[in-house]
Amino acid sequence: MLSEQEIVRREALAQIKALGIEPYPAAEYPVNAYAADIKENYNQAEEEADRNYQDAALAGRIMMKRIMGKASFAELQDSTGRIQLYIARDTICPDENKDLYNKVFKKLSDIGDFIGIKGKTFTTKTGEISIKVSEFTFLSKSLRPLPIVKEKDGEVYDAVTDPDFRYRQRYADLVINPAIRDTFRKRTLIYSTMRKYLDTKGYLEVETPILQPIYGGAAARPFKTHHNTLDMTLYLRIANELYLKRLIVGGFEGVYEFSKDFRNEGMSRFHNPEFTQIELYVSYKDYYWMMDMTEEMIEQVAIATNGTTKVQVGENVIDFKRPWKRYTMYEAIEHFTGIDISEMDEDAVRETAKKLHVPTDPSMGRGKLIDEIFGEKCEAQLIQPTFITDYPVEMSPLAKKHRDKPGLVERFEGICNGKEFCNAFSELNDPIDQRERFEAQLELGKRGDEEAMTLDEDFLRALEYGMPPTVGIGIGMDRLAMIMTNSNSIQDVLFFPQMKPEANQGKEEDADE
RNA sequence: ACGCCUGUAGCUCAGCUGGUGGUAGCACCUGACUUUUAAUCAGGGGGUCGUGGGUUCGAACCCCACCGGGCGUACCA
Repeated sequence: MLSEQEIVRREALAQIKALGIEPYPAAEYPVNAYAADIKENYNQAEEEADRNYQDAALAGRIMMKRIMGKASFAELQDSTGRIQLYIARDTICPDENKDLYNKVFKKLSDIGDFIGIKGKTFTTKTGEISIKVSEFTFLSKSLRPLPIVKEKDGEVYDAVTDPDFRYRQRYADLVINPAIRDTFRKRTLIYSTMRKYLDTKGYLEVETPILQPIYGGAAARPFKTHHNTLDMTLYLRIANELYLKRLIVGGFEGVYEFSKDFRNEGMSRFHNPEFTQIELYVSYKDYYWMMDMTEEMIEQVAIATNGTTKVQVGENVIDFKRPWKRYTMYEAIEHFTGIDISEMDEDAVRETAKKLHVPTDPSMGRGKLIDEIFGEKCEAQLIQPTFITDYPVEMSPLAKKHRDKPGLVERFEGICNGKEFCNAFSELNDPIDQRERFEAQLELGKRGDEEAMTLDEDFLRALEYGMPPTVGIGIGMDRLAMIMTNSNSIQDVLFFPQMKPEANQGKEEDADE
């Protein structure tokens, strides 16, 4: 069923065609100016001829019409912003035939239509820089009405806030809430800042398989698929760690990849089934070096996206200025609970967890219990960027044992705004130790841990050829983007977040036929 | 997955203790208007009150189930 407004627009389309006007022309429209540039640079002085925009040609959507008889105003929204158009009947229709104004503009053009206009820039008597239109061309007729958002003095009226609408119809959201484009521009700026930083250091951006016969590199449940020709099960990667390490074995000194990873787990405002990490591996370095590098790189990201190291996130101002705080995991737990668990055995840690009202279950080993205590009692309180170091070995089957703290690995996580956003370690490169760790994981799997890692023989073969000492890091790009853009939900930093299927999609499609 | 909140026109929202769905604003249609800017003025159309049951003389409102959405919790990045 078409709404009244949709029927009206289809009728307008038919009338446009009946007037011999092509509503979807093929030819290039020669744009020579943009709304934001004109507003910023317009200068009517004679000697500023290059900045007076007297032959401006713009293209964009009509976003507002104010019809006033023989002259009207409209707002044109292009990729840079909006500018007011002044459309006088006798200017666009110098001859006897006033159809272009009376019919085409006043009746047949709608909010949302793409048009091209040519005209002279001037300032109205109320001081608004506007274009006096001399030519008006349909570029694309819009058949579906956009919700209209109005604004005055910075206050927005009738803003479309329905998240369902915004996420499902992001294309419309971007049109009517153009401020969100900034969020996505910033997201891209985060990528380009990091890419520039890493390229300058000489590291190689690479691509590795998304379809993997054995998923590894993290603890998570995968999406499973099937390749017909090879008749084999393939998994969508949950991480790319093991492939990047193979490239370190192959002799690259530094490799990185912005990688879409896939985890078949719950969704929340911090989780989307597909998400992006950057993983970076550098040989001959250790996790101390990586902490320094991470601070420097993320500080640059903050400055690039916010102009300063200080970023407003919710109610907090987070300062990414180096150096960040560093706690070992034991120190962090002692700091927030007053209890030193570093010397405790598994039973004592379990008792401590119970005393702190941290939920436990019998399958948890000492490492998992410590991780739970940290997650419950410490993580949410770490607002400013902080490195937590030296994790229990049980939790980190790919990390190198600590050079002088038994039972721990050389690992750190970066925490910010109460959430982990990166995870790094001095990589385990002892192939015999690595095999034992994988075997321990297999044991955990037998005990019912669905996220236990599987044993990857090919990866072990690579390690046996020899991998240099290497440090690696994974940074959650979506989480980083949330922080840098002050977004409360991962859905706000993904153009097309995963959604449940639309309830009446089938019906709608039938109606469209 | 569980708990709490929520669903009224294309959008934003009123709707009292259950008594005929709102003269609501924007959008849309008709008309007026050559410097307006949330344009204004006069008129008009538009609804399966998320869906299906139940209670009741009577349900947008109360009850149940289902379907969307939000926020927490859990798993995790």
